[in-house]
Amino acid sequence: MTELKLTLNVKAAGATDALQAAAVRKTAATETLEDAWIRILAMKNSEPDNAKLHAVKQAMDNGKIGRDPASANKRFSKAEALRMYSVLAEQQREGKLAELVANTPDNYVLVTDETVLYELTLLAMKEPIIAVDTETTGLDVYSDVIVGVSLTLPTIDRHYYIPFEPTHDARALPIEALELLRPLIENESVGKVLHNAIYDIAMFRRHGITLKGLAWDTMTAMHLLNENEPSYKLKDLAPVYIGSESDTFAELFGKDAKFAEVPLDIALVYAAKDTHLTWDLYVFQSQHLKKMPEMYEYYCTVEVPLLIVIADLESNGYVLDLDFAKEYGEKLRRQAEALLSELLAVLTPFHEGEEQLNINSNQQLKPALSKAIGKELPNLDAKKTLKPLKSEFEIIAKLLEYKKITKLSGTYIDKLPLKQNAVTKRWHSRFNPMGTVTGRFSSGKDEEDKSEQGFNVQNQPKDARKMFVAPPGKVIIGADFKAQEIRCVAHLSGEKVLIDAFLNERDPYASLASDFHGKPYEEVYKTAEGDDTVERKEMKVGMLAAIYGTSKYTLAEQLNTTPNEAQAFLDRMFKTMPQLDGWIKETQEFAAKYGFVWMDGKQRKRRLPDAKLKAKWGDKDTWRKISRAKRQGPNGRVQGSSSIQTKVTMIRAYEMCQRKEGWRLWGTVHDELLFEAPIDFTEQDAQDVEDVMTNSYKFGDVPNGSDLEVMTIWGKGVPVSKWFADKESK
DNA sequence: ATTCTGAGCCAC
DNA sequence: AAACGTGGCTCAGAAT
Repeated sequence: MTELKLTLNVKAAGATDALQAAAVRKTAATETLEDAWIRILAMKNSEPDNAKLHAVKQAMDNGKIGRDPASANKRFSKAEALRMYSVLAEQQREGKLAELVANTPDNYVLVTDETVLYELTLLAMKEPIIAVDTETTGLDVYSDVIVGVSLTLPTIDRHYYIPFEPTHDARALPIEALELLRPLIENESVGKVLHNAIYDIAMFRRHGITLKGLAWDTMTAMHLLNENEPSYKLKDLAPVYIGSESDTFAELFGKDAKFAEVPLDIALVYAAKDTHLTWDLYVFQSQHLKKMPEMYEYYCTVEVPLLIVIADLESNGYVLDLDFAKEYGEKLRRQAEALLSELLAVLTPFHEGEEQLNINSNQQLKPALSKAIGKELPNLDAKKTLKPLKSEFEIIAKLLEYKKITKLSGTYIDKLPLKQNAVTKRWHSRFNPMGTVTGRFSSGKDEEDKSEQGFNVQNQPKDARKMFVAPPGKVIIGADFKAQEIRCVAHLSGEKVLIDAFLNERDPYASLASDFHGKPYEEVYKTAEGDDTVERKEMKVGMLAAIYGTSKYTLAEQLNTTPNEAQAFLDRMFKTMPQLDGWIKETQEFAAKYGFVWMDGKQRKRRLPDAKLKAKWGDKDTWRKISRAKRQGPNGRVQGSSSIQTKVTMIRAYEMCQRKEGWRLWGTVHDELLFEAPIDFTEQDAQDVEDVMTNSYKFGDVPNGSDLEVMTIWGKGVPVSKWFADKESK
């Protein structure tokens, strides 16, 4: 498969120019079908389009499908080929469905009788571990409902599908019969294996059933086994890892089909196969993961229980102050309008073209602005290009202000209010624990349904956070890990200078800057006015550069100096931290040798195959890949190990919330956990939060630190000490 | 109308 | 041997 694709791509790349010229010369009458195919396949086609085009070509070659006579006199186009794919897919779909039903395995069982279902649950409860899946009316876990449940009972090798009432078939059981499954789903001692468990947990929750005994999620486990996998859909993984091909729901039933409308004989084969595949994938995955005992242990004790925590966090959701959002949004709109008319007044004379200048189009703005200031701009990057020109040209200052405002209202203030859930009246985001290659959470989109865009909680700007408020009678408590990544790298590298700073409870940047400049600690920590000193700032930038693998050129820009000076600074900085320096080099050498790096305690891997590449002289492309992989090595270890700390701490925090009345986990933003707590929480409660933050996961001997903030509006907090002091004085 | 991509920018 | 690691969302523009 891969080889075929490569050959075609190579051919396409080399032949493109000649082909384009040929295509222009040729008329519709002279281009043969074969030539048309070469031309179409040489286009920049998306991966799905490419697959469709090849399917059509093959079907045409085999005489299974032909051109519509109505368009036979026109030049054969990609559009026509794709239209033919729809016809082909429809032809094949009917054949496939008939074949599926005819070949229903004997051990796939449709359950349409309550007594049989009851007996099935008794049988299932004898199993130590089963596979579970739900079919639903749609993908919104707050408004859609279950239409069927699949179960795989491995010891007897049977796979069941139980359709419920929304299903358009009289044989489906009444939805009340879902209750018969409760004792099984809620039974802690029957392990459950699912693919994308968060989804099914939420669906069962819709029906008041709490899934217990979660043992494995084949989707998240796959991320741990290979974070570079192109797709984590069950139907994409199965052929690769368990050699079992099957069609996706859309392929079989069409894009907009509803599972409730699928005939039961087909639904059985499709749904029972889901848990069957899930089970087989689980067997494969657990065998492989067990070969790496630390990873296996990490998966079972952190990533699996974390799914329950996330499902609960997501379902809790957020409360937004809509009045504030409306008022603030209008204020921003007025400001943007005023700025826009000023910008247009200046820039329109420099704009070429019939239409009115669109300020939001960089393609139009760049030439107009360049002419207006009499300087050719390379791009419109706010930080690198525009900001340095801000004081020289008023128009640029106004443009920056305009961009900032329209970004804020266009992405956050105006958009978020539209995403309220109609059923719960709250705002629910998604937290994907395997959303990043390092192990951090991603937030916003659904991994299995990327078309449906949610909202990202983790990149809300400070001004947008003001929309998020604590529910009535509650406060939001934010607890961060103080200098999490620096403590992490201190532990991983064993860097004495850093570890000592933390043991002495000193600010690491100030401590480093003090050594570096030979000045007293207090002098470089804070200025008389309480601001950060230049020495501390510089050291902070330098340390982050070390972790991120920043080049001397970028660092020079950040420190407002020359690349040589920046390099000299880094050299001197590393000289004061020899263990850190050595650790970075060792990590890069390890990556180059093995093609991966370990997170803390071998609990997780970051696979960097490019680090093993060898670049010949002048091969810049390969060199760039190697350089990138080299930067990713140390950074991945730090970011990934830090995320392990955050995840372990989240589980302990969740357990703490379970013990406290009215407490829930509200969110997480990488190095920070947020709680929802009763407004009359006690100092002991605050102490418990701090204990959870600092004691749940240790980076060796490096102590953890945490700052707590109390707020009713996200981002507008007071330190917990001040909260209680204010309370006292009232 | 729908889908995709790149530039740009928000967070840590 | 030039460009900072991990994400997600919006907009414009292009392609179909």
